[in-house]
Amino acid sequence: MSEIASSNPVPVPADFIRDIVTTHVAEKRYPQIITRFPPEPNGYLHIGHAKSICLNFGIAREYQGRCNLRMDDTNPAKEDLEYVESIQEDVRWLIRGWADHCLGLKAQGTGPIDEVIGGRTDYRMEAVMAADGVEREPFFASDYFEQIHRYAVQLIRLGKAYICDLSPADTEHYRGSPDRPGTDSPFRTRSVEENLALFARMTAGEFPDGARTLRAKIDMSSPNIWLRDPVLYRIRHVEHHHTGARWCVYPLYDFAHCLSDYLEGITHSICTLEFEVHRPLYDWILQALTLPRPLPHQYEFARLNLGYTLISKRKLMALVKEGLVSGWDDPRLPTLSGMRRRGVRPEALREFARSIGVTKYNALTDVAVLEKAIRDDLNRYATRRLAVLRPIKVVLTNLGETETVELTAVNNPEDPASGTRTIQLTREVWIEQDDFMEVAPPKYFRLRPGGEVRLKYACIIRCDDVVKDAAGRITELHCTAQFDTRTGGTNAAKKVKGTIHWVSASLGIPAEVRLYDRLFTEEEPEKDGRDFKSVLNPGSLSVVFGFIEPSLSGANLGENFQFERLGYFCLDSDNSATKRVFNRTITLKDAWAKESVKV
RNA sequence: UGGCCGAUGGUGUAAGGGUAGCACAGGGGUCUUUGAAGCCCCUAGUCAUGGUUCGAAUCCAUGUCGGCCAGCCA
Repeated sequence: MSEIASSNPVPVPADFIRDIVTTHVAEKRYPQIITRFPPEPNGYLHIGHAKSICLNFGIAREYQGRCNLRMDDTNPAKEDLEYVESIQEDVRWLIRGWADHCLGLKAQGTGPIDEVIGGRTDYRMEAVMAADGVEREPFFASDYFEQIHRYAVQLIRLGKAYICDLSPADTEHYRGSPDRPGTDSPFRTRSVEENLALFARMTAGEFPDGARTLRAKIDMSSPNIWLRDPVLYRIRHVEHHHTGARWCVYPLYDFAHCLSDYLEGITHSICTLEFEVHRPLYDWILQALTLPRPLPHQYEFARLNLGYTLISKRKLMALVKEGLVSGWDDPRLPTLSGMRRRGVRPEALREFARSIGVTKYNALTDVAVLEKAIRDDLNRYATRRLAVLRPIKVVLTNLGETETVELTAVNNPEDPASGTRTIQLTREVWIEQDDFMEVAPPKYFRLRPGGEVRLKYACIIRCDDVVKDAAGRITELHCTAQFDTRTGGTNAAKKVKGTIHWVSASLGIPAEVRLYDRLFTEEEPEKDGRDFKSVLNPGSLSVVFGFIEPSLSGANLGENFQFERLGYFCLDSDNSATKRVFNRTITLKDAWAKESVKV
């Protein structure tokens, strides 16, 4: 099956970042291209992260480089082990069969090693690839706390950082505003010795949370706020999920990130646009330390915005915490775990990422692009099966109660190698309620009183009688089967306008099927500052009980099916031996739905 | 009213001085034992105004519009 996917030549993407990397490769600027994907373990990964993962791992694989998976875990108050685990699972899932060989991890439990360069002790974090056969784990920024702390001491010695006693509120006041310069902290001129002593006491836990900070000494009047003596270290008497109680001072993102990149030998540190204004600080820190090895550089691209979708860990967290969805892996969520549960394959997500490109323009991507990628992937890959979601009974009056007709059905017309299976036609079958209309419009190709339609893989039937109950509701349709129109039959070539799917009423298996629609009724849920909770789609989940063909009793978690004429489906994790539960990944395109609304 | 970044069909994205191309969406047709898929065709665009140039989407200037930045979050 994977041969199908790989037999289609995948165009190598080009974008402004890859252009830069291509130039650097041509210049032989680096021995190897090393990128990184550095999520903070404070939530689950979503489709926005998928764009970043595809970019970073994509570059790594295109240039025979490596992409380090790193937990950017410098804020213990918000982070959790649950997230570091889900992140690993999601990343591995997304790059599976594509960039596994580029996944940079480190040997279990290791940290940076000392390295003396030019008489000066520096530090380096080594990656270990899968081929090396050792137990591995992701990188953790928190594994570098010791080294980062030493770099902070160096900065103090250089007179480029100081301990500030300003309260958080005062720090804010002194910072000024975008159009008004800040004011120097009264603690800015402390001696190196005093700063060193104070930093040591901070680190030793002598001061309460928020009492003091370590700040870079840059320029309080800089038009760039992030150069106005940014805070580098803060006091937090909190246990860390990875380092335990070892520290009570934690570096901030700006200080930890550039140094983590440096320690790992990252060549291209790719992040989203909102960090653009941080880049001068990123460069300042690395340059201030006059580090002996090549410095990483930061490049920024626009984060993903998707129609009818909320992409923000914080807001997804709100949906989860408030019980508006069933969990981080609710199939309606754009989380990787949610989409995986829904039946989206990593191939589709990768194709989506490729097709939207990488730019610095803050775009709103049409959700149809995602849907197209999912359908294209599943069309090629998914096994075809028959299922009826909203059943109505058809009695084939010319077939005996115990008679069955054996038929051959194609498993996937897009993939001849997938072969065929045998299905049984019986006297009573289920068809879709939508596939019969008592009073049908002219362009309706399906079953109507006196009309003919083909039962997929079987034969043409004619509707002779519509049977109703006392209340006038249709209970069943009496039809005659034209067996000579079967495949290979004497009248097989007979044409009718419509072909519909069906499931044997006596052999079919009942199943619960969960149908998903977009979570929001508005393309931009938060447009004009509106609360996204006010535009939740009440119909985003509907549950139906239908019948599936017998072979589906052998379905496994992780397999994708096309229920013919309906859409793509997969087993849900709620499935059990006694209760079949399927998710609809996405519908098939429905030309009739468009046609039928035309007057 | 500070700084940084951006602007190409409805939506995205190419073209980086030389014919504005591709995808999605939309429309039409064809095929069809999935009203799917496939195949064919169509619709539709360089934010504005100046300037440089034989020639500008591309370079320059100004303007307009949009995004980001004032966490001891990332």
